[in-house]
Amino acid sequence: MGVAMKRRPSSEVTAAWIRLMRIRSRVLDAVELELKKAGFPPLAWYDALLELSRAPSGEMRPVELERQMLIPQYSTSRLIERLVDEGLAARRECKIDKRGQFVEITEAGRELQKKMWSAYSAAIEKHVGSKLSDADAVRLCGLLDRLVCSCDEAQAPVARDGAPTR
Amino acid sequence: MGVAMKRRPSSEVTAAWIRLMRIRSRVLDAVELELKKAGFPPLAWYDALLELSRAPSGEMRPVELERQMLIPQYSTSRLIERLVDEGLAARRECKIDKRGQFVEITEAGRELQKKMWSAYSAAIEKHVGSKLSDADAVRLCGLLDRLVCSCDEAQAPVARDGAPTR
DNA sequence: TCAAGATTGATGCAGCTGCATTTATTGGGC
DNA sequence: GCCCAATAAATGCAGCTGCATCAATCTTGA
Repeated sequence: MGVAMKRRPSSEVTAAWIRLMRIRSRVLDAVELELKKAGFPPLAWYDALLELSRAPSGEMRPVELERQMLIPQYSTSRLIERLVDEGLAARRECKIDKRGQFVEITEAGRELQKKMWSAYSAAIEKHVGSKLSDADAVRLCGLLDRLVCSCDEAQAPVARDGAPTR
Repeated sequence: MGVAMKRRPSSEVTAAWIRLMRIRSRVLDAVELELKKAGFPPLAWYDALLELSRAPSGEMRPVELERQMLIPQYSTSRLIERLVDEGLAARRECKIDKRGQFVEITEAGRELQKKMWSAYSAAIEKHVGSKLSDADAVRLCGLLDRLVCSCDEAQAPVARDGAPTR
């Protein structure tokens, strides 16, 4: 293979890129604004609480959470710190590996997750669902999924009682 | 109309939402990483330089730039400050309105914009163009555009020698 | 067994963002 | 002309992010 990629993107591709950047911002801003107006914490908290609530006994290793959420290690560390400070999660000792720990969601954490999902899902319906038929949503998914093929080995099948964000 | 939206998003819509959030992050991260590895400043700088370079005589009012880029006022103010510090733009007095000013792109700024577009467009082609046919890109645009109808009155027709990001 | 390297999680620092406020100037109504 | 609201831009502060690094512990291999 040569050193440089000389092909330039077509105007169609460039337009798609611009839309992807712009529209995601608009929609996310709109959704986050609604959650904020309702007095809820940032979406990242929701994502973490959702992951924890789905874990077998409501607890996970930080490393595991980090891999699920696809965010950097220090970011996970500080997110957990905030959740613990707010009483939404608690640290548990990890007996099998003394470097590590377990993080367990609290009852308050589970309640917040559910309340947030109520507002969050309403916002998704308002800003996405009401503008796209299910068939179009499927098409959009398909097109977007093609953009990550052969690069990541993502996971996240679907959501039952909540949707992870990032 | 009633107070609350009771409809919940379908699983198709939720899946589309998740993809939109996730995949945009992946693709943007990949593109930004390439620019960073090539030693370029953040994409926001590119966007500003592109806007300035397209303006009639290479100069704009900060307010105008703000409206074009759809970023908050303070953000524009500080972005301009950094561009000026780096010699990529210069402040000009605004005689007709002494509250305001003009910001003019410098020759160095124009050169940087062009060099960045070279790397940037290669990255778009690599991470988007190579994975989507032009027809699919058009379909993706169409689906995304529906998400902002009746809310924003966006602009940005197409790009000739560069693509704005946000 | 023990040293070298890998892994887990925390943290100091610099830079960026949002929010609120401040300063300067303009324009409109009376 | 004068006062007051609106607009243009800057900035202090708090919080968040990324980067680099650290300390503690685990694992591996000679």
